[in-house]
Amino acid sequence: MFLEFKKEVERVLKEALEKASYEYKGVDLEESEHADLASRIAFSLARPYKKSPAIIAEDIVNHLAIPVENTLIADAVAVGPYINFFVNDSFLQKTLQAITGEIAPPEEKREKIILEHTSANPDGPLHIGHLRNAIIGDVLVRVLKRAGYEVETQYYLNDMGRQIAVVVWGAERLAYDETKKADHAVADVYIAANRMLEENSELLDEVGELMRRYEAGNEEVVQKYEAAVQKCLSGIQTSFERLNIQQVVFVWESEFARRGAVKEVIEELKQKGDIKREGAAILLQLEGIEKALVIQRTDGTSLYTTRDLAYHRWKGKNCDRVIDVFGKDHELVSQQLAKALELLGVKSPEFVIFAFVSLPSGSLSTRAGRYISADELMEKIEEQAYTEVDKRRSDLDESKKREIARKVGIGALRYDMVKVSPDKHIVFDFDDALDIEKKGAPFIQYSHARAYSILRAAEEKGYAVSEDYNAALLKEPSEIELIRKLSKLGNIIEEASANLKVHQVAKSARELAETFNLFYKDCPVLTAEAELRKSRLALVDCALIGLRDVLDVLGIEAPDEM
RNA sequence: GGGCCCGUAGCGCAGUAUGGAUAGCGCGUAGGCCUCCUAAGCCUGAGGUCGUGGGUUCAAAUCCCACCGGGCCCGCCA
Repeated sequence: MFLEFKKEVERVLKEALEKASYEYKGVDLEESEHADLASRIAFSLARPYKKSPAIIAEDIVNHLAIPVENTLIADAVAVGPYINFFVNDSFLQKTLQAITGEIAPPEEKREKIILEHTSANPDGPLHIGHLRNAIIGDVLVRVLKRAGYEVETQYYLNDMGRQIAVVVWGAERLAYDETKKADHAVADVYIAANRMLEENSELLDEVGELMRRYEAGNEEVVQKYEAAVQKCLSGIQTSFERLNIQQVVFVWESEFARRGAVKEVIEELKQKGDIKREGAAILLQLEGIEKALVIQRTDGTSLYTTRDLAYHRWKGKNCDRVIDVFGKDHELVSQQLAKALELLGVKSPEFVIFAFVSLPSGSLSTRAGRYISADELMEKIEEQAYTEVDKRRSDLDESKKREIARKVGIGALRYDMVKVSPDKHIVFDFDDALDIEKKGAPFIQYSHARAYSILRAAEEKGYAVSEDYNAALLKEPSEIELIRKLSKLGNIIEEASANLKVHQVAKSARELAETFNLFYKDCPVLTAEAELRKSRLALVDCALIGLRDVLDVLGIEAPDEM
């Protein structure tokens, strides 16, 4: 509803500006603590018209014609240089009526987007760095879908790199520990194999031999590669499910190699690009990037970046927008990718780059075994959540407590990852991550549980939520504030999808919960007089829907009690 | 050395795209609130040279320049 209000304010303001004969560029509207919407336009008119901003603001307000009926605006006043607009009762009423299910049901279909996230190498379990990628990506997918886009989520599976050769080589000497989760068993072998190779460098030839046989299409080797990748992948999928990551399509890198797409890309770049040769190696000089990009090795084999190029060319041809969620370490690669795609005449991706997650002891490395796995973290955080639930709700049975602990634990983890701007480098501290009592997600989930409990109690007393209520009775500041916040949910999705900034959604979710808590404290529902009770019940119902929905955008489950 | 990013209260952050109303929030800290729908809540304090120095502007955390501190990256790894 807020968007409609904003549009009307814009229209009315423009009419007034014309009537008062001001020439203007924009109407300069902002959300404000002093009003529902405020305009700063008087500042920019002050210089050309040689009058003080306050006088201009006053003048504009005098020319304002707020419609008498069928309007969302209650009033507009000049406060110094600012013009403050306020919503009316019908705005509040319409906001509540409009909340029936999901945020801003997308009326028109927008473009198709292929969004890539995580794409971790299948040489071990997801670690906390991948977690940041996966969760930012997943929330972005949810936001874009709500904004009306058709989104396909892809995970690019690097199934032909050197690290898979090392896993295959290692698996021939060391057995997988079948008692372990598959991806962890793969990591054990990978780490042990790397150690053996470090200690005994002549063994490296054997890995090289494996790689040559793979490239040559040796069936036995190809099959071993696939088996290793598949094994690891099954473990990663399990982690995704536990994390509540929405469905992703795994795209196998080797597909593109087999289809000949990589060769096509090299040929095309040779024709269109600024090519340098060093022996059999082929280098591509890209405009504005100092370092040339190697697109073919001296031994004639392809590189990751070239294969990635083939993949991106395919993506670009199969959708309207390509979005990649990449780590900061891939920033240069992403620029090269974009330039090379430009050469190929394919649309370039939009990048969401997030800064690194490191441990107090330094950077993460799967190869060195220096990482904290997503599974370990989920395990511990759910356990921590369980002790918190148990502390408060010893009345609940075991399975219920476990269920709440799972929702709270995973929720806290997801919120933690998404609440910070992707630009910020994170030093992961285990104790801090586990300190979920005061964390964002449980706070929001708790508000939801409180709303639910009011409705549950109301039902027991025979007070049904009905459409038949008088919104005009909701006059308490905390009631109005809650409705205002609810009215902005659609706007929040719209902005987050336009900016590809998911941490703003996390912040808004928290603010909505905060506002609900104030209402909860100030406005008794069940003991209120009958008509007011009906209105408040309707408001609680709307808040419940809003809270659940905004949590869902964050991929966080909403417990009915906690 | 070069490119990109970060620097805001003891700690962790929002605000910077589009400069404007007393710079917000969480944790921690000092204190207060459960005869009343769940206290994982609410309220009141203390705590700030917005890294430093210049510049632009009526107005700078926000824009420009330089510097300091930290991170990531810099041709045949992925």
